[in-house]
Amino acid sequence: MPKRYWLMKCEPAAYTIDDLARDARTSWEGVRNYQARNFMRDLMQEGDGVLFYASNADPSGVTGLATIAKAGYPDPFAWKKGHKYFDTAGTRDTPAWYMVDVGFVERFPSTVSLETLKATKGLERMMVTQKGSRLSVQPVTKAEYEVVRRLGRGQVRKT
DNA sequence: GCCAACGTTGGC
DNA sequence: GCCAACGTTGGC
Repeated sequence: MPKRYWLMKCEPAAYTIDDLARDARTSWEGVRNYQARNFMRDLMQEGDGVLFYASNADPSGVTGLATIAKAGYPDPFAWKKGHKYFDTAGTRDTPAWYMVDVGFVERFPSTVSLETLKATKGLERMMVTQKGSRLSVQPVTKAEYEVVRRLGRGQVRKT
């Protein structure tokens, strides 16, 4: 399968790019949306590129780069009764929810804000720049990924 | 903290 | 299978 590119959202209160830099690698459990599940279960492959997006942040935006360190596998928290990620859909034998592992690549010197993304040529069709885009795992094109990477490294003037 | 946009649930 | 009610996301 060819290398794909993704945007993955996380609230800073839960996990940040600095946390990922410290841990080098983390598991991405707890996604409970079928569209996002399908991406993780069916399409994400080790080595895929990830834009790490901080949501509900000040400002919200892409804070760095990551990579898929392990392709989709069943999320065991889904069948842990009492756990905040417990869900009645699926069972241990027929898992409903999947997760991936994510590895650290780089932290941007400063956040590429949503405002900047919206104002940057080439990112007009990016899912995260669309109104009401709530999906926490989104596909991005290679071209979009490269534009955001250059923005993050300060290699292009913002807006 | 507000609230619009969205996904899910459940009555019918 | 429709759709209103509800809960959640996430920008602001």
